[in-house]
Amino acid sequence: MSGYDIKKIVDVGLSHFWNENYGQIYPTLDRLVRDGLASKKPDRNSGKRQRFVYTITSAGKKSLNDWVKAATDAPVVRNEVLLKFFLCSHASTGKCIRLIESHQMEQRAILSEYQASEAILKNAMQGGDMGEDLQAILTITGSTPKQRAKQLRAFYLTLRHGIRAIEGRLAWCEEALASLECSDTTAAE
Amino acid sequence: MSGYDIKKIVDVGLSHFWNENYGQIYPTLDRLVRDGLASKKPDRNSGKRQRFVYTITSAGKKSLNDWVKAATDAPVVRNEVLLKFFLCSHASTGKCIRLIESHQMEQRAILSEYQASEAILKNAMQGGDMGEDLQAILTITGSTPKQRAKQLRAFYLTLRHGIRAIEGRLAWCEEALASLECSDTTAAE
DNA sequence: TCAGACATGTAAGTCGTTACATGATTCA
DNA sequence: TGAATCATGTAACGACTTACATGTCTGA
Repeated sequence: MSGYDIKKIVDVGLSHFWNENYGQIYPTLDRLVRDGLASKKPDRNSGKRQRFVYTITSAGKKSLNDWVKAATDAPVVRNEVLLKFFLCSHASTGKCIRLIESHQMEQRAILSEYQASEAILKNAMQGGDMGEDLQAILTITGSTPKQRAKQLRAFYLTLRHGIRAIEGRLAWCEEALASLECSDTTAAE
Repeated sequence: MSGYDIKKIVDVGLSHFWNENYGQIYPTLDRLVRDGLASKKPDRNSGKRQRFVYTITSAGKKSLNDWVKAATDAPVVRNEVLLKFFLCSHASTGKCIRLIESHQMEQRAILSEYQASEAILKNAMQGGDMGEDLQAILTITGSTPKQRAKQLRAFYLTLRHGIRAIEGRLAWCEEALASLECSDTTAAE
């Protein structure tokens, strides 16, 4: 596919666990071609602006396979909300509570969005109508019905991961608020 | 406290949600001093190598407070395991299953560690004995018993956040494995 | 005709990690 | 005496973001 296609798929379908920008994508695709892991072909489709379609080579497939099999190094966790919470805790309990409540509201909003996407995906998996965005990215990738079914499940399961993560955060908010509220709340500002 | 102290607290107490390295810490402390948000004082304690103790200024407190109150921008999520999973899904179901099982084992191992820390913290919060590491970092910071209790709770609650996150991931592993195993597993390699 | 999607790319700058360099003290 | 801990810092590199630059086609 093209660099533009990659960006679109990531933005529309994988945004809950990945992101990319053109400043990374195009130089990386160039590098892959230089290293013989992908090939670049011009593809002038129906009078549109010239685009370049990249195809994985057999060396690229091997490399991809090696990467998948290799151990995944532990992600660098940096949770700014928790850092704020930690740095607040020595001071005012009230500040901590407000911090968590605000975080809770944000997480609830994101959960709603994810649940809406989940409903669309569930429907699509049962052969129902899918939204325009989903339709568009499925058109870019898999062609056979079986491949499409696999892709839909992959989108669905990664989304479920995002939902589980948010549910965990919301459960923590409840727990933390309960713990903070049963301590002295007299500390001012 | 000193740059070294900061590193120690982050490594020992906040490693489940934050990390810092000296390459960031020392230049940042310098910048804070230049900006008038902290002051630097030499502190030669008991013949040890010269160390520098940094103290927050009133301008620094204001700045810190502003930062805490400001909206926290959504963290950039990049989950390599999910990316591998997604890129595998179009190919072999077996590969996906192995990927998740390996992830599951790692998460279980981390959960055990966190639960061990949780037990120590719970014990310490009830006035019991705390480990050497915890003792050491509590010595660096809070002095009054009330402040220590607050700090212990902060360590405990942020750890609970980490535990909730891992539990969520493990629940997802179960769910994903169930979904993958009930599909055709005949796909080779 | 004008906004918005399609499409590719570069440049500058920030952020973060790793490795290096240095040197004192303590304890086995 | 030699490893571990205490302690501070720099340099080089790599990853990532943001803003910019350019231009086409489509549909309201």
